[in-house]
This record gives sequence, C-alpha cells and structure tokens, in this order.
Amino acid sequence: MNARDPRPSFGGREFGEGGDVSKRILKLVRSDDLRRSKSDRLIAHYIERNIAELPFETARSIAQRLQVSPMTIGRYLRRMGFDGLDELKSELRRGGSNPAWEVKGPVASLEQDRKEGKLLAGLIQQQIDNLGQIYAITSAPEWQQTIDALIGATEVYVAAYQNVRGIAQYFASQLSYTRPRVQFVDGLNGTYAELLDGSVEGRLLFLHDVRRFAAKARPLALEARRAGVKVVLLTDEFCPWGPEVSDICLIVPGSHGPLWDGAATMTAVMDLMLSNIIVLKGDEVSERVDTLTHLQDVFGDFES
Amino acid sequence: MNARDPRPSFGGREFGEGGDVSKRILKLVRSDDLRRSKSDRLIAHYIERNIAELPFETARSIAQRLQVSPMTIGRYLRRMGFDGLDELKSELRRGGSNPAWEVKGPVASLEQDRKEGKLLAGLIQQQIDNLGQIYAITSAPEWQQTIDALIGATEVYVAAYQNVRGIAQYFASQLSYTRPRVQFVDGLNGTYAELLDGSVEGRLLFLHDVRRFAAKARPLALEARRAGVKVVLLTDEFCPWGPEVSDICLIVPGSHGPLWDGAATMTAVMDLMLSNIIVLKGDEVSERVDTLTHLQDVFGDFES
DNA sequence: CCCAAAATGTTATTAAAATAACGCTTGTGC
DNA sequence: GCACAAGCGTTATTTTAATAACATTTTGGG
Repeated sequence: MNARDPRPSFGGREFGEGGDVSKRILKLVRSDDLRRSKSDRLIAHYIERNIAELPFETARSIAQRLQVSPMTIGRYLRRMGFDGLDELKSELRRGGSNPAWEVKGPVASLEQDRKEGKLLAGLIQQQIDNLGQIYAITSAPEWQQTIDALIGATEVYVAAYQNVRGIAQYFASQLSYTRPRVQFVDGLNGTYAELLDGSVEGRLLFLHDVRRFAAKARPLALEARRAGVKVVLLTDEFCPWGPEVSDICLIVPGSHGPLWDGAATMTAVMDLMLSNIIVLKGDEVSERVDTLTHLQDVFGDFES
Repeated sequence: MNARDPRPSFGGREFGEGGDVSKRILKLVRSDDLRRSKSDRLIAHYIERNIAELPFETARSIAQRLQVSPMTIGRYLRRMGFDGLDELKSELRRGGSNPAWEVKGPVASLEQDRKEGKLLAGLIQQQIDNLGQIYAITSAPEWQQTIDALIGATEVYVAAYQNVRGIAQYFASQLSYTRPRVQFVDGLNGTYAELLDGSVEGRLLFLHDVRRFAAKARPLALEARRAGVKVVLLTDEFCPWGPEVSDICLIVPGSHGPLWDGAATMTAVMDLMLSNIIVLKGDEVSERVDTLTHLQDVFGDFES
C-alpha cells in the first residue's frame, strides 16, 4: 500500500448497517469528508447522479468523462473505503434490487409515458425520431462535400438570421476550434464587404436558415456565388430556393414540431459535422485546441 | 481474426428487430443456433437467468462460474455477434433504443468510411441516449419550478458566455415569442445594471453555462440573488457550484461526447421548456405570436 | 471401434486497467 | 508573500482480462 495514499480504517465496508447498499454509497458520497476538494465534488456529484451507470464504467472511463486523471478516481474510491472500483461494483451488486439498468431503461419508461399521452415524453420521442433520421443525411454525398468544404476552405463565413442566429454563432464558435479563419457575419454594416470583396480565393459561406426565411438570406447566397464564394446551405425542407442558390444544399428533415420548430436537430447536425471534422483532421485539431485553450487562459475569462 | 473462430456475418447487431435490447439478447440466446452444444446451453441458460448481473461480470468470471474456459465464453459471444463482453455490455447499457439505423452498415463514401460511418452512428446514438435521459429532468421538481418561474417572472434576463452564448441567445429569442420582457444580457457595459439595479420586483435570471465555466457566471449569479433576482441555472454535471448560487438548478446529464461537449442536448432541453410554456399559456401565446408575426412583416426582414 | 469434424481446454501473447512513486500545482496558514 | 501541506497529474510498473494459436477431448456416423 502506498504511504501517500492510505486507505483509512473507517468508512467503506466497515459499516454494517445492512440497509440498501446504494443508499449507503450515496450517503458516503454526500458526506463532507468526501466533498472537500474540487475534484472530490466532481466525482461525488457524478456518482450521485450516475450510480446506475457505475457497473458499466471503469475508473478510467469515469476519469475521462470528468476530465481528471484515473489516479484521482482511484484515490477517491480508496478514501471511500473501497479498494478500487471493482470492490464498489461488487458491493453494488450485492445491494442489487434497485437497478435502473436492469431490463427497463429510462427510455423504456419514456416509451410507457408516451403511450399514456404525456406531452413532454411525446416531444422527446419526436426529437429522438428526428435524430434517427439525420443519420440518412450523413450518408448523402452532400455531407461529405460539406465536410470537405469546411476543411478545405481558406476562410469560412457563417451567417444566419433572426432566431437561429444564435445557433449559427455557436457553430462558428465551435468550428473555430477546429480551424482558423472562421467568422460569423451579420452584414450589419450593410455590405458584407469582408465576405464579398473577392480579395481571397477559396472562401466559403456557410448559410443557415429555416422556415420563416430571412429576406437577406437568398440575395446573400446569390451575391456570394457571383463573388466566387462557395455556398453551403443548411436548411429545412421548406426552403423553396435551396439548391438554386447554393453549391451544396443540406436539407435536414423533421426539424419542426407540432408547436413550433425546434433547433435541437440542427444543433445535433452541427455537432456531428464538427465531430466529423475533428476525426478527419485529428492531431491537427488537438494542437489548435491546445493553442486556443492557452489563449483562453490568458484572455478568455474562464474560471479556475 | 482467427480462421477457426469466425465471426459470422449474421446475428448480433445486424438484426434490426427493434425494441428492447435485453429482449433482443434474450431472443438471440434462445435461438437454436446458439444452443447447440452442451456449453452453449450452459451459457445461454446462464445469460437468460442472469442478464441483470452481466454488467458486473467478466468473461472470466462467467467461465469460472460455469466451469468452462474463458475462451468458450469469448467464442460464444462472438457467435452472438458481439466482439467481446464489453460490446454486449455497452449494448445493455444503451438499454432500449432501436438499433435499426445503426445497422444500415457502413456509409458508402470515402476511404475511412467504415470507421467514420460507425463513428457518426455512434455519436447519433449517444445523442439519442442523452435525449432519453433528459426525460428524467422533466419529471424533477426543478423542472416545474423553472417553467413556473419563466412564466411568472416580471422580467426574464438570459445570460451565457463563450461558446454556448449563441445557444442562450436562441433561447432568449424563442422565449420572447411566448412572453414579453425577455432580454439577453452580456454585461459588456461592465455592470449588468439593467438586471441588478433592483428597480423591478420579480425579476428572473436564466443563466446557462457548461464546462469550462465562465469566470463571470458565478459572481453574476451571486450578485443577482443579492439584488433580489431569482436565479435559474441550466448547466451540466461538471458544475461544482451549481446549487449554491442558484434558486433552481437544472443539471443536464450526458451532454458531453467523446470528442467534445455538444450543445444539442441543451438545445433540446430549451425547446422542451418552450413547448411546455406554450402548452401552459395556450392561447395567450398564440395571440402574442400573431402580434409578433405582424411586427415581423413590418420590420423583420422576413421573406415573402 | 475407428475416424473425421466439431467443441473445448491450454498456453502464450496482446490489450487494457489500476496504481505506486515521483514531481508539479494549488491553496492556506502564519 | 512565503513556506508548508494537500491535491493532482504523469510516467512506469503491476495486475488482470481477452484472445489467437495450438493441443486435446468429445461427438456422431459408419
């Protein structure tokens, strides 16, 4: 045993209260003694909320999720009184009888509630169905073209209006982690000169618009193409002029609900694009992320 | 791959019969093809009776229990169509989602397709799992409190920073369709005076922040509460100071991927909130939407 | 009873997780 | 601020599980 990481003689299995095991673990995890440092709280919190998932986890996987080192998890478990995650697991196993993971998952109860006509369950179900559909998009040739375009362009300009403007800004923000020269444009100066002045070859306009289309969108796309800018359009199935004004037109189906159109599916599509880019660019992205993380620490107003 | 122990092209995930995963596994295990030899039946029987225990087992431990060699277990799992027990476990973990589309095989595109196809499908699956989980949030008391607060407040201020800023702006934009006096605040004037000056009772701060937390977020929440503003915090499971600084703390689990943290789940949560509000406010919202639609037509730069 | 084919066990190798030892960072008391 | 202690990450090592390749046993037909 490591002298630096002693296993205390109290706590853990020494308790013999005989009650429900997961309750005991939760109680342990909630005790002040195990929430002292920041990562303590992180881990405690994670266990508290994901106790049903623990059987599937390893110390390593938890560590990765929480962005700490596996050692920290190991030390924490030892402070809890368990000699490694396996010991905690077998304790959980004995305690049994509470298992959310058994046959019914959370999704199963979701299904149940949906049948009972609960509104939110139905909406979630619809979101899920939508997500199932977007897999089809990733197999379309336009998908690969879009990825290639986003990677290959010298400069990327992202544009969107009205209510989905924020979503596109998010995309631009995330995209800039994977490559340089990404900019959100709003044309508030009235000209879009930065995009349309033709001073750089290989520019790309990533235009996002959905129903109740913005008046500016179509002319911008047309003008961009005239200026030699490649245009990617991400839109929904209601766009009447999609393919005409764009080089690559990605149509996301089903991104509209009974009450109104949600942006969740679009966000998922964007996240998928980013993931795909990361996979393709690999280490190149890691380096850039490191650089940006450093810059964040210097200028970024991030915590800690 | 071992020529003696081929993994057949049928079986396992190739089936897309839909429905609950454990059902699928049980069905597999009961098929004649997987009960041919003596140990086949032994293993099949064991899985059938102890499927809930599987997450705690290893191939080795099962083997020991059944007095066969670990190899036999491994081979059996492979015949089932799983590449090792871990793959079966992760299937079980997913619980209940329909793998129909996961199966559609490799996407027909460029070289790395198989890998990437799998990857994207996996990411979508993860999104779906996340969505399944958010149902749990909607049943939490905090959910209803949040909805009530969003409806009941005299003024709503939405705040977020860095990369999720756009997402929150989207939320603010959408929320303003359901009720008046919604504003996104960024504190760029350095004071947040509009929010903190105490000139109006019943104000609400809707603060959204996720990992790599903004340095501004925590102080803003604290200051807001001091100024008598109710604080709703929408965050992920990594927030160490969530409940301390907020009146209502909504924690969205699983909004993080292997590559990075996506915003799709958060967007879905927001859309759900909006839907919930619409349902509760009913006609009141319709009227407001009509009004806003009219205003859009006059000022809004919308098409047609 | 024998023989071929299938099934299983054994052994050696590979892959992966846990952790001890060390060093850096962070926070905290004076 | 400064110094000491606690917390954490990193690397190298140990331990454990999974599996390919080979050896042995079992099964079923003649």
